[in-house]
Amino acid sequence: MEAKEVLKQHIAKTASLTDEQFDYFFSCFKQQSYKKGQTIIGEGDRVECEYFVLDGCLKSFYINDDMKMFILQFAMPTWWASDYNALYSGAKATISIDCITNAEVLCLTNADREKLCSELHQVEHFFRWRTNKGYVATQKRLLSLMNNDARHRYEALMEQYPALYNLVPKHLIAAYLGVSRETLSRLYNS
Amino acid sequence: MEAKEVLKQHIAKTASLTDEQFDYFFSCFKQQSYKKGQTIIGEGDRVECEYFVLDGCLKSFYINDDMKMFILQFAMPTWWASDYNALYSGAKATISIDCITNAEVLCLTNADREKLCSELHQVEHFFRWRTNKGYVATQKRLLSLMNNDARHRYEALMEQYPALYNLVPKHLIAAYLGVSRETLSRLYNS
DNA sequence: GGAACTACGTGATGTGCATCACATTTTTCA
DNA sequence: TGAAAAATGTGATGCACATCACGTAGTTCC
Repeated sequence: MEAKEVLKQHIAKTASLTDEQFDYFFSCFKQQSYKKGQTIIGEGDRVECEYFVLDGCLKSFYINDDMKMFILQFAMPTWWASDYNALYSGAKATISIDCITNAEVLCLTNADREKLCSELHQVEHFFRWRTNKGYVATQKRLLSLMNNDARHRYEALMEQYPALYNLVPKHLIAAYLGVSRETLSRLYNS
Repeated sequence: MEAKEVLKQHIAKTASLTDEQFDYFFSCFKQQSYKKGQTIIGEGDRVECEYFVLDGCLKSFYINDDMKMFILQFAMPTWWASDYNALYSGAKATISIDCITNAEVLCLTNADREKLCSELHQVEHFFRWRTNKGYVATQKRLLSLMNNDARHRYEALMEQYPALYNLVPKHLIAAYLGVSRETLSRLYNS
Protein backbone atom coordinates (compact mmCIF):
# COMPACT_ATOMS: atom_id res chain seq x y z
CA MET A 1 0.00 0.00 0.00
CA GLU A 2 1.00 3.58 -0.68
CA ALA A 3 2.50 5.55 2.17
CA LYS A 4 -0.25 8.08 1.71
CA GLU A 5 -2.96 5.49 2.03
CA VAL A 6 -1.38 3.94 5.14
CA LEU A 7 -1.29 7.28 6.88
CA LYS A 8 -4.81 8.15 5.72
CA GLN A 9 -6.31 5.01 7.18
CA HIS A 10 -4.32 5.49 10.36
CA ILE A 11 -5.60 9.03 10.87
CA ALA A 12 -9.13 8.19 9.85
CA LYS A 13 -9.56 6.04 12.94
CA THR A 14 -9.63 9.10 15.18
CA ALA A 15 -10.05 12.19 13.02
CA SER A 16 -12.19 13.04 10.03
CA LEU A 17 -10.42 15.11 7.41
CA THR A 18 -11.73 16.01 3.96
CA ASP A 19 -9.65 14.80 1.04
CA GLU A 20 -8.22 18.28 0.54
CA GLN A 21 -7.38 18.58 4.19
CA PHE A 22 -5.68 15.22 4.17
CA ASP A 23 -3.73 16.10 1.01
CA TYR A 24 -2.45 19.19 2.75
CA PHE A 25 -1.71 17.22 5.90
CA PHE A 26 0.20 14.61 3.94
CA SER A 27 2.15 17.24 2.01
CA CYS A 28 3.90 18.20 5.25
CA PHE A 29 5.46 14.75 5.60
CA LYS A 30 8.71 13.71 3.99
CA GLN A 31 9.32 10.07 3.23
CA GLN A 32 12.70 8.62 4.10
CA SER A 33 14.49 5.28 3.92
CA TYR A 34 16.98 3.99 6.45
CA LYS A 35 19.23 0.97 6.55
CA LYS A 36 19.38 -1.52 9.39
CA GLY A 37 21.56 -0.14 12.15
CA GLN A 38 21.33 3.44 10.97
CA THR A 39 20.83 6.20 13.51
CA ILE A 40 17.82 8.48 13.15
CA ILE A 41 18.23 10.49 16.33
CA GLY A 42 21.55 10.40 18.17
CA GLU A 43 22.22 11.51 21.73
CA GLY A 44 22.80 15.26 21.88
CA ASP A 45 21.16 15.95 18.51
CA ARG A 46 18.71 18.74 17.96
CA VAL A 47 15.43 16.94 17.35
CA GLU A 48 13.46 18.38 14.46
CA CYS A 49 10.99 15.64 13.61
CA GLU A 50 8.81 12.88 14.76
CA TYR A 51 8.58 9.70 12.70
CA PHE A 52 5.70 7.60 11.49
CA VAL A 53 6.85 4.08 10.68
CA LEU A 54 5.68 2.69 7.34
CA ASP A 55 7.85 -0.40 7.28
CA GLY A 56 10.50 -2.04 9.42
CA CYS A 57 11.22 -1.67 13.10
CA LEU A 58 12.87 1.12 15.08
CA LYS A 59 13.90 1.29 18.69
CA SER A 60 13.95 4.34 20.92
CA PHE A 61 16.35 4.01 23.81
CA TYR A 62 18.41 5.63 26.53
CA ILE A 63 22.02 4.82 27.35
CA ASN A 64 23.22 5.51 30.88
CA ASP A 65 26.68 6.45 32.15
CA ASP A 66 27.71 2.80 32.34
CA MET A 67 26.80 2.39 28.67
CA LYS A 68 23.85 0.24 29.60
CA MET A 69 20.92 0.51 27.21
CA PHE A 70 17.25 0.80 28.16
CA ILE A 71 14.64 0.53 25.45
CA LEU A 72 11.57 2.71 25.66
CA GLN A 73 9.82 1.50 22.56
CA PHE A 74 9.99 -0.82 19.61
CA ALA A 75 8.32 1.14 16.84
CA MET A 76 6.55 -1.01 14.25
CA PRO A 77 4.52 0.02 11.19
CA THR A 78 1.88 2.69 12.01
CA TRP A 79 3.68 3.58 15.27
CA TRP A 80 5.12 6.99 15.97
CA ALA A 81 8.50 7.67 17.53
CA SER A 82 10.68 10.56 18.60
CA ASP A 83 12.34 12.05 21.64
CA TYR A 84 9.22 13.96 22.56
CA ASN A 85 10.83 15.84 25.38
CA ALA A 86 13.55 17.17 23.12
CA LEU A 87 11.15 17.70 20.25
CA TYR A 88 8.70 19.80 22.25
CA SER A 89 11.15 21.66 24.44
CA GLY A 90 13.98 22.26 22.02
CA ALA A 91 16.42 20.55 24.39
CA LYS A 92 19.07 18.20 23.05
CA ALA A 93 18.16 14.56 22.63
CA THR A 94 18.65 12.21 25.55
CA ILE A 95 16.64 9.49 23.83
CA SER A 96 18.12 7.99 20.68
CA ILE A 97 16.39 6.23 17.83
CA ASP A 98 17.85 3.78 15.37
CA CYS A 99 16.80 1.04 13.00
CA ILE A 100 16.58 -2.60 14.03
CA THR A 101 15.71 -3.50 10.44
CA ASN A 102 15.70 -1.55 7.20
CA ALA A 103 12.97 0.98 7.59
CA GLU A 104 10.70 3.31 5.72
CA VAL A 105 9.34 6.31 7.62
CA LEU A 106 7.42 9.54 7.21
CA CYS A 107 9.01 12.55 8.91
CA LEU A 108 7.02 15.44 10.31
CA THR A 109 8.80 18.44 11.77
CA ASN A 110 7.72 19.88 15.07
CA ALA A 111 7.02 23.21 13.40
CA ASP A 112 4.81 21.57 10.77
CA ARG A 113 2.91 19.57 13.36
CA GLU A 114 2.18 22.69 15.38
CA LYS A 115 1.17 24.52 12.25
CA LEU A 116 -1.14 21.70 11.20
CA CYS A 117 -2.59 21.44 14.69
CA SER A 118 -3.45 25.12 14.76
CA GLU A 119 -4.81 25.19 11.22
CA LEU A 120 -6.82 21.99 11.36
CA HIS A 121 -8.77 21.29 14.51
CA GLN A 122 -9.12 17.63 13.57
CA VAL A 123 -5.38 17.23 13.38
CA GLU A 124 -5.03 18.60 16.89
CA HIS A 125 -7.71 16.12 17.91
CA PHE A 126 -5.77 13.27 16.38
CA PHE A 127 -2.56 14.16 18.17
CA ARG A 128 -4.35 14.52 21.49
CA TRP A 129 -5.71 11.02 21.16
CA ARG A 130 -2.45 9.54 20.02
CA THR A 131 -0.58 11.09 22.93
CA ASN A 132 -3.23 10.00 25.36
CA LYS A 133 -2.88 6.44 24.17
CA GLY A 134 0.88 6.58 24.65
CA TYR A 135 0.42 8.04 28.11
CA VAL A 136 -1.90 5.29 29.24
CA ALA A 137 0.35 2.59 27.77
CA THR A 138 3.41 4.00 29.51
CA GLN A 139 1.61 4.16 32.86
CA LYS A 140 0.61 0.56 32.42
CA ARG A 141 4.19 -0.41 31.73
CA LEU A 142 5.38 1.49 34.78
CA LEU A 143 2.98 -0.47 36.95
CA SER A 144 4.03 -3.72 35.34
CA LEU A 145 7.66 -2.92 36.10
CA MET A 146 6.89 -2.24 39.76
CA ASN A 147 4.46 -5.09 40.18
CA ASN A 148 5.70 -8.05 38.15
CA ASP A 149 8.91 -10.00 38.07
CA ALA A 150 11.00 -10.50 34.95
CA ARG A 151 9.29 -13.73 33.88
CA HIS A 152 5.82 -12.15 34.06
CA ARG A 153 6.94 -9.15 32.07
CA TYR A 154 8.57 -11.34 29.46
CA GLU A 155 5.52 -13.51 29.03
CA ALA A 156 3.20 -10.52 28.87
CA LEU A 157 5.35 -8.93 26.17
CA MET A 158 5.51 -12.11 24.10
CA GLU A 159 1.78 -12.50 24.36
CA GLN A 160 1.09 -8.95 23.27
CA TYR A 161 3.72 -8.78 20.52
CA PRO A 162 4.65 -12.31 19.49
CA ALA A 163 6.25 -10.93 16.32
CA LEU A 164 9.06 -9.45 18.40
CA TYR A 165 10.39 -12.91 19.22
CA ASN A 166 11.79 -13.45 15.75
CA LEU A 167 12.18 -9.83 14.75
CA VAL A 168 14.51 -8.41 17.38
CA PRO A 169 17.59 -9.88 19.10
CA LYS A 170 17.05 -11.21 22.61
CA HIS A 171 19.38 -8.75 24.28
CA LEU A 172 17.18 -5.92 23.03
CA ILE A 173 14.11 -7.59 24.47
CA ALA A 174 16.04 -7.77 27.74
CA ALA A 175 16.82 -4.05 27.49
CA TYR A 176 13.12 -3.39 27.02
CA LEU A 177 12.07 -5.53 29.97
CA GLY A 178 14.72 -4.05 32.23
CA VAL A 179 16.64 -7.27 32.92
CA SER A 180 20.08 -8.48 31.92
CA ARG A 181 20.38 -10.58 28.77
CA GLU A 182 21.72 -13.45 30.91
CA THR A 183 18.66 -13.47 33.12
CA LEU A 184 16.35 -13.34 30.11
CA SER A 185 18.17 -16.25 28.51
CA ARG A 186 17.70 -18.32 31.67
CA LEU A 187 14.01 -17.41 31.79
CA TYR A 188 12.90 -18.97 28.56
CA ASN A 189 15.33 -21.92 28.73
CA SER A 190 13.48 -23.39 31.67
CA MET B 1 -7.66 32.77 45.19
CA GLU B 2 -10.95 31.84 43.55
CA ALA B 3 -11.18 28.40 41.97
CA LYS B 4 -12.08 30.11 38.72
CA GLU B 5 -8.99 32.27 38.77
CA VAL B 6 -6.72 29.33 39.59
CA LEU B 7 -8.01 27.40 36.61
CA LYS B 8 -7.87 30.44 34.37
CA GLN B 9 -4.22 31.08 35.08
CA HIS B 10 -3.46 27.41 34.68
CA ILE B 11 -5.06 27.24 31.25
CA ALA B 12 -3.66 30.55 30.11
CA LYS B 13 -0.15 29.12 30.14
CA THR B 14 -0.89 26.99 27.08
CA ALA B 15 -4.14 28.17 25.52
CA SER B 16 -5.65 31.56 24.82
CA LEU B 17 -9.37 31.76 25.45
CA THR B 18 -11.51 34.87 25.39
CA ASP B 19 -13.28 35.70 28.65
CA GLU B 20 -16.57 34.40 27.29
CA GLN B 21 -14.92 31.21 26.15
CA PHE B 22 -13.32 30.70 29.52
CA ASP B 23 -16.60 31.38 31.31
CA TYR B 24 -18.21 28.68 29.24
CA PHE B 25 -15.27 26.36 29.83
CA PHE B 26 -15.43 26.92 33.57
CA SER B 27 -19.18 26.41 33.67
CA CYS B 28 -18.62 22.75 32.77
CA PHE B 29 -16.66 22.11 35.97
CA LYS B 30 -18.24 21.19 39.28
CA GLN B 31 -16.44 22.03 42.48
CA GLN B 32 -16.29 19.40 45.17
CA SER B 33 -14.82 18.96 48.66
CA TYR B 34 -13.42 15.75 50.06
CA LYS B 35 -12.20 14.72 53.48
CA LYS B 36 -8.85 13.15 54.21
CA GLY B 37 -9.01 9.44 53.46
CA GLN B 38 -12.09 9.72 51.27
CA THR B 39 -12.27 7.73 48.04
CA ILE B 40 -12.83 9.61 44.80
CA ILE B 41 -12.46 6.70 42.40
CA GLY B 42 -12.62 3.15 43.72
CA GLU B 43 -11.53 -0.02 41.94
CA GLY B 44 -14.26 -1.27 39.63
CA ASP B 45 -16.12 2.05 39.50
CA ARG B 46 -17.35 3.57 36.29
CA VAL B 47 -15.16 6.61 35.82
CA GLU B 48 -17.08 9.70 34.77
CA CYS B 49 -14.69 12.55 35.52
CA GLU B 50 -11.23 13.82 35.69
CA TYR B 51 -10.19 16.03 38.58
CA PHE B 52 -8.29 19.29 38.79
CA VAL B 53 -6.83 19.78 42.26
CA LEU B 54 -7.39 23.18 43.84
CA ASP B 55 -6.18 22.36 47.32
CA GLY B 56 -4.86 19.37 49.21
CA CYS B 57 -3.20 16.23 47.94
CA LEU B 58 -4.59 13.15 46.21
CA LYS B 59 -2.96 9.89 45.30
CA SER B 60 -3.73 7.70 42.32
CA PHE B 61 -2.73 4.09 42.85
CA TYR B 62 -3.05 0.48 41.90
CA ILE B 63 -3.46 -2.43 44.29
CA ASN B 64 -2.31 -5.85 43.14
CA ASP B 65 -3.57 -9.32 44.04
CA ASP B 66 -1.36 -9.42 47.13
CA MET B 67 -2.94 -6.16 48.33
CA LYS B 68 0.30 -4.32 47.69
CA MET B 69 -0.15 -0.70 46.69
CA PHE B 70 1.71 1.10 43.92
CA ILE B 71 1.33 4.83 43.61
CA LEU B 72 1.20 6.38 40.16
CA GLN B 73 0.88 9.98 41.16
CA PHE B 74 0.64 12.38 44.05
CA ALA B 75 -1.71 15.07 42.76
CA MET B 76 -1.06 18.51 44.23
CA PRO B 77 -2.80 21.83 43.47
CA THR B 78 -3.06 22.54 39.70
CA TRP B 79 -2.44 18.87 38.91
CA TRP B 80 -4.94 16.70 37.10
CA ALA B 81 -5.85 13.16 38.04
CA SER B 82 -8.08 10.32 36.93
CA ASP B 83 -7.95 6.76 35.69
CA TYR B 84 -7.45 7.88 32.12
CA ASN B 85 -7.70 4.43 30.67
CA ALA B 86 -11.08 3.86 32.27
CA LEU B 87 -12.19 7.41 31.58
CA TYR B 88 -11.43 7.28 27.86
CA SER B 89 -12.38 3.68 27.16
CA GLY B 90 -15.42 3.31 29.40
CA ALA B 91 -13.80 0.32 31.12
CA LYS B 92 -14.07 -0.12 34.88
CA ALA B 93 -11.45 1.56 37.03
CA THR B 94 -8.28 -0.35 37.81
CA ILE B 95 -6.64 2.78 39.19
CA SER B 96 -8.09 4.26 42.37
CA ILE B 97 -7.89 7.79 43.67
CA ASP B 98 -8.26 8.98 47.23
CA CYS B 99 -7.38 11.90 49.45
CA ILE B 100 -4.17 12.07 51.43
CA THR B 101 -5.37 15.35 52.97
CA ASN B 102 -8.66 17.22 52.88
CA ALA B 103 -9.03 18.32 49.29
CA GLU B 104 -10.85 20.72 47.04
CA VAL B 105 -11.20 19.73 43.39
CA LEU B 106 -12.90 20.69 40.15
CA CYS B 107 -14.59 17.81 38.34
CA LEU B 108 -14.93 17.61 34.57
CA THR B 109 -16.84 14.78 32.98
CA ASN B 110 -15.42 12.92 30.03
CA ALA B 111 -18.42 13.91 27.93
CA ASP B 112 -17.97 17.59 28.79
CA ARG B 113 -14.27 17.49 28.03
CA GLU B 114 -14.92 15.97 24.63
CA LYS B 115 -17.65 18.48 23.98
CA LEU B 116 -15.40 21.38 24.97
CA CYS B 117 -12.54 19.99 22.91
CA SER B 118 -14.67 19.80 19.81
CA GLU B 119 -16.31 23.20 20.32
CA LEU B 120 -13.21 25.14 21.30
CA HIS B 121 -10.05 24.43 19.37
CA GLN B 122 -7.93 26.06 22.08
CA VAL B 123 -9.29 23.69 24.68
CA GLU B 124 -8.27 20.73 22.57
CA HIS B 125 -4.88 22.38 22.26
CA PHE B 126 -4.61 22.66 26.02
CA PHE B 127 -5.43 19.03 26.62
CA ARG B 128 -2.99 17.88 23.98
CA TRP B 129 -0.21 19.75 25.75
CA ARG B 130 -1.18 18.58 29.19
CA THR B 131 -1.28 14.97 28.09
CA ASN B 132 2.00 15.33 26.30
CA LYS B 133 3.60 16.63 29.45
CA GLY B 134 2.27 13.69 31.42
CA TYR B 135 3.51 11.29 28.77
CA VAL B 136 7.04 12.67 28.85
CA ALA B 137 7.11 12.67 32.67
CA THR B 138 5.93 9.07 32.83
CA GLN B 139 8.57 7.96 30.32
CA LYS B 140 11.19 9.67 32.42
CA ARG B 141 9.99 7.89 35.52
CA LEU B 142 10.01 4.56 33.70
CA LEU B 143 13.64 5.10 32.76
CA SER B 144 14.51 6.14 36.28
CA LEU B 145 12.94 2.97 37.62
CA MET B 146 14.96 0.80 35.24
CA ASN B 147 18.17 2.76 35.57
CA ASN B 148 18.51 3.93 39.17
CA ASP B 149 18.51 2.16 42.52
CA ALA B 150 16.12 2.98 45.34
CA ARG B 151 18.41 5.56 46.99
CA HIS B 152 18.81 7.50 43.74
CA ARG B 153 15.09 7.51 43.11
CA TYR B 154 14.36 8.63 46.65
CA GLU B 155 16.85 11.49 46.49
CA ALA B 156 15.62 12.60 43.08
CA LEU B 157 12.02 12.66 44.34
CA MET B 158 12.90 14.65 47.45
CA GLU B 159 14.87 17.10 45.37
CA GLN B 160 12.03 17.61 42.92
CA TYR B 161 9.19 17.67 45.46
CA PRO B 162 10.63 18.47 48.89
CA ALA B 163 7.13 19.29 50.15
CA LEU B 164 6.21 15.60 49.98
CA TYR B 165 8.56 14.81 52.87
CA ASN B 166 6.26 16.37 55.45
CA LEU B 167 3.02 16.06 53.56
CA VAL B 168 2.68 12.34 52.92
CA PRO B 169 3.48 9.33 55.13
CA LYS B 170 6.72 7.53 54.35
CA HIS B 171 5.10 4.26 53.38
CA LEU B 172 3.28 6.07 50.59
CA ILE B 173 6.53 7.51 49.34
CA ALA B 174 7.85 3.95 49.33
CA ALA B 175 4.82 2.84 47.31
CA TYR B 176 5.57 5.58 44.81
CA LEU B 177 9.24 4.70 44.51
CA GLY B 178 8.52 0.99 44.16
CA VAL B 179 10.39 -0.18 47.28
CA SER B 180 9.24 -1.63 50.59
CA ARG B 181 8.68 0.78 53.47
CA GLU B 182 11.40 -1.02 55.43
CA THR B 183 13.98 -0.44 52.73
CA LEU B 184 13.00 3.20 52.43
CA SER B 185 13.29 3.65 56.19
CA ARG B 186 16.81 2.22 56.11
CA LEU B 187 17.74 4.47 53.20
CA TYR B 188 17.28 7.80 54.90
CA ASN B 189 18.47 6.62 58.34
CA SER B 190 22.00 6.18 57.10
C1' DG C 1 -8.26 9.62 78.53
C1' DG C 2 -7.70 5.01 77.32
C1' DA C 3 -8.19 1.66 73.45
C1' DA C 4 -7.39 0.79 68.79
C1' DC C 5 -5.19 1.88 64.87
C1' DT C 6 -1.57 3.72 61.94
C1' DA C 7 3.10 5.00 61.13
C1' DC C 8 7.76 4.03 61.71
C1' DG C 9 12.30 1.65 63.07
C1' DT C 10 15.31 -2.28 62.97
C1' DG C 11 17.26 -7.01 63.15
C1' DA C 12 17.48 -11.66 60.77
C1' DT C 13 16.93 -14.22 56.80
C1' DG C 14 15.79 -15.29 51.99
C1' DT C 15 15.81 -14.50 46.92
C1' DG C 16 15.61 -12.52 42.28
C1' DC C 17 18.48 -10.73 39.51
C1' DA C 18 23.12 -8.49 38.25
C1' DT C 19 27.68 -9.23 37.23
C1' DC C 20 31.77 -11.63 35.74
C1' DA C 21 33.82 -15.11 33.02
C1' DC C 22 34.08 -17.98 29.24
C1' DA C 23 32.23 -21.19 25.63
C1' DT C 24 29.39 -21.66 21.46
C1' DT C 25 26.61 -20.31 17.65
C1' DT C 26 25.10 -17.12 14.17
C1' DT C 27 25.59 -13.17 11.28
C1' DT C 28 28.08 -9.83 8.77
C1' DC C 29 30.85 -8.27 5.23
C1' DA C 30 35.28 -7.60 2.86
C1' DT D 1 34.19 -18.04 1.74
C1' DG D 2 36.60 -17.25 5.65
C1' DA D 3 37.63 -14.10 9.47
C1' DA D 4 35.76 -10.81 12.61
C1' DA D 5 31.91 -9.35 15.10
C1' DA D 6 27.55 -9.92 17.23
C1' DA D 7 24.34 -12.77 19.63
C1' DT D 8 23.44 -16.38 22.79
C1' DG D 9 24.04 -20.01 26.57
C1' DT D 10 25.57 -21.24 31.14
C1' DG D 11 28.09 -21.62 35.57
C1' DA D 12 29.75 -19.19 39.86
C1' DT D 13 29.36 -15.49 42.94
C1' DG D 14 27.58 -11.20 45.06
C1' DC D 15 24.26 -7.75 46.33
C1' DA D 16 20.14 -4.87 46.60
C1' DC D 17 16.08 -5.34 48.19
C1' DA D 18 11.90 -8.14 49.90
C1' DT D 19 9.91 -10.42 53.55
C1' DC D 20 9.06 -11.72 58.27
C1' DA D 21 8.99 -10.59 62.96
C1' DC D 22 8.62 -7.65 66.61
C1' DG D 23 9.04 -3.27 69.24
C1' DT D 24 7.83 1.72 69.85
C1' DA D 25 5.82 6.22 69.04
C1' DG D 26 2.22 8.94 67.47
C1' DT D 27 -2.94 9.66 66.16
C1' DT D 28 -7.74 8.98 66.12
C1' DC D 29 -11.98 8.86 68.22
C1' DC D 30 -15.76 7.09 71.15
